[in-house]
Amino acid sequence: MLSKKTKYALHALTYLGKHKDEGTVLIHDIAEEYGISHKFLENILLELRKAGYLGSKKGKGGGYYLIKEPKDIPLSRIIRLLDGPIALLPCVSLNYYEPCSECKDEFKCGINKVMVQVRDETLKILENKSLADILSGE
Amino acid sequence: MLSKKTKYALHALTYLGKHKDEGTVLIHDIAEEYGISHKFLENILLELRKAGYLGSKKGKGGGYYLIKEPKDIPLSRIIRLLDGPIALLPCVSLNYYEPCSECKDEFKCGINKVMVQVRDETLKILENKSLADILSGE
DNA sequence: ATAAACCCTATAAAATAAATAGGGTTTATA
DNA sequence: TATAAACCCTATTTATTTTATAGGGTTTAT
Repeated sequence: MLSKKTKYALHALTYLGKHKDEGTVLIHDIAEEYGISHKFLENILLELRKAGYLGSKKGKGGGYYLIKEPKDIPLSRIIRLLDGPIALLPCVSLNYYEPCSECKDEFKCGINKVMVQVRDETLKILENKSLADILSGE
Repeated sequence: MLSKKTKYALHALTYLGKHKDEGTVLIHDIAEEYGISHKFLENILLELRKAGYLGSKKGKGGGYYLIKEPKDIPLSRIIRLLDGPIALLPCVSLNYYEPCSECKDEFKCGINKVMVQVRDETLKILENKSLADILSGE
């Protein structure tokens, strides 16, 4: 399951996508719309901005706005950013690899081999779904 | 990511699959093979037995053994048993459904719609990989 | 009888996720 | 130029979940 952080990030991106022609959007408005803690959401938006998905304007009249096209924001990226690995085991993660301590030889491990396949097929799904798909369903 | 519980369950099932013609297998032997705590593994094997994947024999000379064909043990079942939902959000889980508190109308939620698709495609992958696939990779 | 081995429930420890706190900086505007 | 609005940043606390341990109970071959 996704963490609440990632779920809230998706909600925020959706909201920003729906209001992309209205200039900046306040954290406050997003937080209120979904009943999310203002401060918790603030941290999430900060991460999304640092990762290059959002822009922000400081000071009075400021706020956040999308700086990428919804079609260029795949689920896989958002999940990795906020939740970490998509792979089911550390030993098959492309971005967060770690060996499994109980495994003598990764290349002789049947679990490893199957999980590589699962990872590749799962990734295909998550790379092909983007914020644009979410927006077109609203 | 899978919990260690699920990962250990897969190791145990793999071990039992490899030794299926040798009668019962001791918890101790599996725990030693993978460096897993005996007691932690015991709980896992207990769950697998209660769920109908393993049989056990009590008393001296007892142990565990597979009572299903490896091809009839899909990853999806093991993951659901030990880790819970496969869906990425509670609102799209088939077996562990819960509404999202922040969502006014699930049927108008673009995230929900996309996640239903992700769930179905992911499930297809995990239902089509079984212990047999793991064993053939060892 | 005895020791080996699984059975079962409860609890503790560790790790992670979720939320909160509190002040800092920037900027439009009166 | 004072003010208030709004984002910026780091640290800490709280809650939840995961991982591991504890301790005895029951069954069974020898």
